[in-house]
Amino acid sequence: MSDLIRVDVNSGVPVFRQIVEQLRVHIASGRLGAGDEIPSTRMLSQDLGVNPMTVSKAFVLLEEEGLVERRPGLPLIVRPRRRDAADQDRTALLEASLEQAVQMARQLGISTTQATALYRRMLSECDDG
Amino acid sequence: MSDLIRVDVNSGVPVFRQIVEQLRVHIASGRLGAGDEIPSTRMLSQDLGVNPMTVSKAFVLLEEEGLVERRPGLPLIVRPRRRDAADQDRTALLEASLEQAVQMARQLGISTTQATALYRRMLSECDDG
DNA sequence: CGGGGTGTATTGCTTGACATATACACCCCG
DNA sequence: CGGGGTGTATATGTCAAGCAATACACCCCG
Repeated sequence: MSDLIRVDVNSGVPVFRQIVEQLRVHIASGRLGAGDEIPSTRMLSQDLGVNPMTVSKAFVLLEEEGLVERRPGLPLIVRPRRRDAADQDRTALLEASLEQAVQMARQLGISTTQATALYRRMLSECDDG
Repeated sequence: MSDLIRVDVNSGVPVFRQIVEQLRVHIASGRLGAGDEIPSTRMLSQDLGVNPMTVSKAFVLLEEEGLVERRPGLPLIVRPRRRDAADQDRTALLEASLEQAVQMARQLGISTTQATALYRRMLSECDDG
């Protein structure tokens, strides 16, 4: 339905961690805004074909990060976030994602110019498709 | 010694996979050239503090990729590689490394310009440090 | 207050990937 | 041919992930 989350059981990455990471991105991007309700554990577990407890485990981690609010008996909601903090989150996420690409370019001896050009090209191509 | 490989047992990524990935990069970058002998399983396992079989498993995978040659009773050697193929490998490795950063920028709604600028800055800063 | 919704603690169990320990086959070289 | 090097097949151990079932606490709403 919501198509909010997709998990790959065979990716080697634990499912609960995939859920955490994807929700984290959705919150940072604004697709999930303050006060929005997150689909229930039973809903998600059915959609994804995993155990409800697996989803719950992801929720606990998100709450420890301060991104969502757990209220007994009620669905999880996204916590409000200051504009500047949200911007920092977005940058931090992209930075983390680029970190390994930086080291890779260095180890391969690829110049900053070439690496940057490749990244820009990939971003552009992604627009079309 | 060789400082060719470093593994982090607590990274969550399987050790044998870390070895494969790092050797793959070293071969693509030219740090390991055609005919070069790869440190023995016992050497590497001692350096890294892991089991020889863990190293061996990495070797098998590299052989399946066609990057090294296994010879019974003899050390592994790097297989010769055509120049253009090597160049393709380097680009492919960097592309694979950038792939997730592309999707991340898209999902976060960060523009191509901004994302590219961030990558360039990170690459530059890496030069100093 | 009762029914149906929410999230979760608990327990036990299965599974599979990962790492390990042991033993073996092979090669080179003196 | 024998010792010390190579890689590795086989079996064993181990641990986190996931599944399942149960039970609980809470909330909303009629």
